[in-house]
Amino acid sequence: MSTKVYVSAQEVAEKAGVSRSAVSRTFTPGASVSAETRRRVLEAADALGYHVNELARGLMRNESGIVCLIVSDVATPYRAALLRELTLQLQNAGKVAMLINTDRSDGSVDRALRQAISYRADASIILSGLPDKSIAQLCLRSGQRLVLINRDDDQPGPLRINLDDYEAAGRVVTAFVRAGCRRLAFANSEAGTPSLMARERGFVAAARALGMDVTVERYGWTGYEAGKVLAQRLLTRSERPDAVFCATDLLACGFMDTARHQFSMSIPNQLCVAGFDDIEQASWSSYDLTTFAQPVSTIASKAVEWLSEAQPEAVSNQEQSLRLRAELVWRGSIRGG
Amino acid sequence: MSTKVYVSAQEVAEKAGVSRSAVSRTFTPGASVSAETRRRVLEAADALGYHVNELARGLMRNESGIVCLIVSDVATPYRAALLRELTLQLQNAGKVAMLINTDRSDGSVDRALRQAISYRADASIILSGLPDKSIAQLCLRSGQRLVLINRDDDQPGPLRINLDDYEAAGRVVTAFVRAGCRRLAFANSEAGTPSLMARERGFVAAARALGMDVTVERYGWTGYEAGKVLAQRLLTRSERPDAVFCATDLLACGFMDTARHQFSMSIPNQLCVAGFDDIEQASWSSYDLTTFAQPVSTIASKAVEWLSEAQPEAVSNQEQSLRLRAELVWRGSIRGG
DNA sequence: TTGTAAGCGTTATCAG
DNA sequence: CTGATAACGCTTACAA
Repeated sequence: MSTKVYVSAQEVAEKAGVSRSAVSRTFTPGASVSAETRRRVLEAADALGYHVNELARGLMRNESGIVCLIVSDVATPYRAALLRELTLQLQNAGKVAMLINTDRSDGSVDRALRQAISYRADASIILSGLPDKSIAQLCLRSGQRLVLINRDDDQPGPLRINLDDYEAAGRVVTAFVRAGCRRLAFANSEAGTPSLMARERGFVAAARALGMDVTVERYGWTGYEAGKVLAQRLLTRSERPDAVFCATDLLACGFMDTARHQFSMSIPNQLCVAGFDDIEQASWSSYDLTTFAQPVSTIASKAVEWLSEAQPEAVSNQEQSLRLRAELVWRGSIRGG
Repeated sequence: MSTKVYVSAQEVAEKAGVSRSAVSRTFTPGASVSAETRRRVLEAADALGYHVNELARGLMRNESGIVCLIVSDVATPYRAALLRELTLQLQNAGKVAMLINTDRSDGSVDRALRQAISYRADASIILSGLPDKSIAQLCLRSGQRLVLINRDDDQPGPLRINLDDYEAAGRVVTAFVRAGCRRLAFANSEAGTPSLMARERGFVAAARALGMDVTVERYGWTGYEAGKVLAQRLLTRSERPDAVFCATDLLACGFMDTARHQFSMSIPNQLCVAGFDDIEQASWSSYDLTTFAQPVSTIASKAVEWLSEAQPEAVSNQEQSLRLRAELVWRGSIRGG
């Protein structure tokens, strides 16, 4: 029988010659134990290889320390970066991340939240998709905190963290115009998420305000391949755009590659390009893309901070919404800088 | 008091007019409940928003359903891809992934494993770093399964999944020679992990076998920036290499960008390049990189499969090691194809 | 098939 | 500061 399973506080207590409460207190921050008892407990625990059973602790405290990260497209650069930041900061806050991938099948956000409930997660952070109202309410009623990142949703209760997509998009128009561009285009995916659409609307509106028209093209999913197709479509038009704002850096990469290798266009001389997200590849010298930085670190810290706050009731009644500014990172894909 | 917390099996039992064991059995696959009882329980559970408490269940069954993923550099393309595959397949197997980021601070793999023990994880999959023998043994003794992916380690117990790095590297030499290259170089990071070093050794050995020498350069961490520096160093030598094998795609991307933009070299005409990992960017037309594909899907399925196997004792005694073949993906960065 | 009762490993309460 | 004792929500013999 190799499966001796785990050692319990009971065993540690016996070995240390104290009660099991003493053991418990030794591992509870801020409990009162004499230095001597503590020492003996710690010694016995170490010798036996004891580790507090967080399952049992969570059961008692009704607080598991688990935070669910609900996300699709984990392998995508922006998502992965956000994930890294979140796990790191959660760990710093003494929490542990449970990762739920919602790639396949729809309605899986709801399944993910049920999972979160089952594991009595202290909170769930949703990076993709949107939960059904009823299940979200169930989470909140159960005392679980909810954070929505870049998902527009109006139900009260969750903390919503969003960017100023609309305004940011407007700033690109200014940059393009300053670079002397006149024929603007917007390359979007068909995903139609609120942030993507806000960027489109903001860009179009700002251009209109300056009396300019925008050619809008939408295709596929928000990735490199879609960017190639979008370039194909936009650059074969009778009037080629001389500036294109891609809703996403990944789209921009695909777009630039096609513009250069297939249409032999020079960037930024013949075509100015801007993106959004500031993924790592945007800084690679093949792209050197001017783009908006997602403040991933701030997003993560705001989320974790809010989760760690004490006041549960006070908070849940007022509207909790954070609007973060996306900073433009100037690189070489727009003339002038 | 908004925190009504969670609804328990007790409450469901009362509402359904049955015992709490009946409720338990209804949610235990393969337990004997009459259709009628089941119906009433399910109805009550649904009305109340009941979800089995996995913490309590795990406590009883001594099986939490949690699998820890211990990983650093999560945002890196290859790691992120592996992560996606693992979470997906774990979920399919009815497990849930707990993500532990070991980016900061050393010895954090050990901390991560302690975490895994605390949450009574059924298994831990280690993608980065190596655990201390003693803590690894503690995991195994506690009945926790351990999987090491691409980490060479010889302690018995864990399942080790590795690639044929050494042999694969040899195949690159053949490809380079066939392309007419004569001055071979190997660009490595200073990380010195077993897989990285195996690629280096395999490449050098295969070249030697053909009577060729290899210029080896090592620098920094396994990322894009290091690739740039390596190019800087290798391409300013008196005798420029005409073929370089980069230990990693990320290194290769940095290398290619510098070779082209700073040294105005044409790939593959003046310089052939190969990489390893087959990250998404390798297929982007700016790189079009010939590289070895990490069989992430196979890695994940082998790992999950092994975790889900029944026989715990039989397995833990015999050497468990899997050697997977890295397939060469031919693209345009080597002449000839 | 069903209910009763005994745990699982903790923490919290309350005397001492 | 310490040690009993009662929960926490669940599963699982065991008996009915």
